[in-house]
Amino acid sequence: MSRANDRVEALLREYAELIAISGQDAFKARAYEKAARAIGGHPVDIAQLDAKGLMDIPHVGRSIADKVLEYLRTGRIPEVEASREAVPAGVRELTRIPGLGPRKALVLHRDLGISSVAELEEALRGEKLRDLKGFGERTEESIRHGILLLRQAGDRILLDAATELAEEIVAELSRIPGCVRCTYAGSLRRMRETIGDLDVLVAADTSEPFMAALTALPATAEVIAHGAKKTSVRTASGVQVDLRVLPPASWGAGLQYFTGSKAHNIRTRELAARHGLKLSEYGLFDAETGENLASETEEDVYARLGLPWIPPALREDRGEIAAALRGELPELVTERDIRGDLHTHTDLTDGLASLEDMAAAAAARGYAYYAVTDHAPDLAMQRMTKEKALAQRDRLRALDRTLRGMRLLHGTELNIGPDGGLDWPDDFLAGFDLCIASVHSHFGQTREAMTSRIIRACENPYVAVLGHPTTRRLGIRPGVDADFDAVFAACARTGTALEVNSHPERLDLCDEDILRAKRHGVKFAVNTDAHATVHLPYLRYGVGTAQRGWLTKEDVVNAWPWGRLHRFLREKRRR
DNA sequence: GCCGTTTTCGGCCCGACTGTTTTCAGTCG
Repeated sequence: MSRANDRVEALLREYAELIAISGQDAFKARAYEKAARAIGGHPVDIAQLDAKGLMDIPHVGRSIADKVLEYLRTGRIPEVEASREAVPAGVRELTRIPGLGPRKALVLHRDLGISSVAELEEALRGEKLRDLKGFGERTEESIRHGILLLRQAGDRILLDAATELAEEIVAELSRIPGCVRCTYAGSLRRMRETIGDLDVLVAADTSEPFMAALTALPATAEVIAHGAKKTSVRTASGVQVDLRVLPPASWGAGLQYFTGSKAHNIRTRELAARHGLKLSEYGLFDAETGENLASETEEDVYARLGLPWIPPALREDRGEIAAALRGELPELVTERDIRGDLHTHTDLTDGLASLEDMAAAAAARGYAYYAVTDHAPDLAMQRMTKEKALAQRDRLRALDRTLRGMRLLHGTELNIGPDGGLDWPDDFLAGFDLCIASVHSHFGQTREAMTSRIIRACENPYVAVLGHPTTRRLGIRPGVDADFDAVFAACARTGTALEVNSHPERLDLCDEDILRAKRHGVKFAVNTDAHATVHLPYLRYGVGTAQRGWLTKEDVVNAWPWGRLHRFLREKRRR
């Protein structure tokens, strides 16, 4: 199962929402939110902690510690369950709609009896909302738009949740006697940014124990189909998991087939057909004789088609087969290639861990360098000042002298204002080792204004990286409207790296934007934007996204040795 | 509900934006 910290975080967040929707003290709701975030980001497994240990976590007091202990003992928190009784699940779902918060959801439920998105749509059609106090025609319109956004997110889940679930299932099935091989395939193996359902493969001579195990998993809520070759279940969180059990001799062909994508498989089968071969999940066969020519490993299958093994992240029919035939597949950047993280936060602003703890966690990952980039004053809620930044720099330099093998960099994440202005004047920016600049507000500007705003920030000689360039958040809001070809060209011209933000909710730039940007000759920085030590491993999702954008370590500045990265940073300041 | 202390209750990251209101409430980051 996932970390107890994550499960408790989800429960406390739900409780906070329920408190807010039922119209109780807003500060109480905030207290639960803060505790949820702190527990989710806490580096120690809370299952190991007693009451005192729990209360040492910031924002966790007696009351919440008791609820956590109750959860660890019984798997339940009675208060949360009681609140669920009082608020229909559909009402909570209403707050998923961007622009619709707990107060409006409460009014909708109390005055119109609305308790699902479907009922809300019905009321919208009848123009019933505009008569409610605090609502109007514009509100109706914004809710309609919000529902549209929610629908676009669909039923897909984020990469981190999918990865955790898949790894749990694979670990479980791998323990069963007779398991020759087990892994996940499908869009998760290709590291798509969101996942519709999970495909798990097992190589074994008998399938029944694996099928039975899947249906018996604690996460399984419903069995959709249960057969000898394939079993499908749905988890409590609504994710469909398909399990296929193959004879060990078909492993490679099966893995190739179930990894997809569909478009890639069509290409490979066409290629097979041109050679008088037939490719299926059981193997690559001679079309005439039916002789099995390759099936045990993916390498065998691709080789018999005259191709090198193609990394899953490239299997999207974006020219990878033609490139493979020419022997020009890119040597993709890997997680091991990344020498440092250039975008991270501490508890000086909105991070959860101290400078010392973040640096220690980074050093434990074997990084050669690591930048701390807390927010700057224009994000007013963070209350940053020059004095605080300078004090942090002193602490960081002192800490740096005690570290062996990892260089600490003092950076900042600047806010790109509506006109492209930044938080601090150039002479102060010059004191940082590196500056990231990102858009955090005013998302609704015109395309022209947004484009020139971002470009102006990139033209600042001290801005080394454009952070989460489109500012999208998956399932929450789309990216801003800007002429990104113009932005990418400006980045190439000014020597500004584009971030590939690894947070599973962002993955920004996305694969297709990376491909576009690369054609402009831009460099990239794959960063985590970590706000807690447990976020540093998000890097794998950013690297997966970079791979889907065909990036090599040549393209990624934080895959370079420090000397080269340092020259890159210096070069920009000299332009 | 948590926190800090001015040790026992008052404040809780702050500001912008939007829409509905006519001085404010809700939402967002």
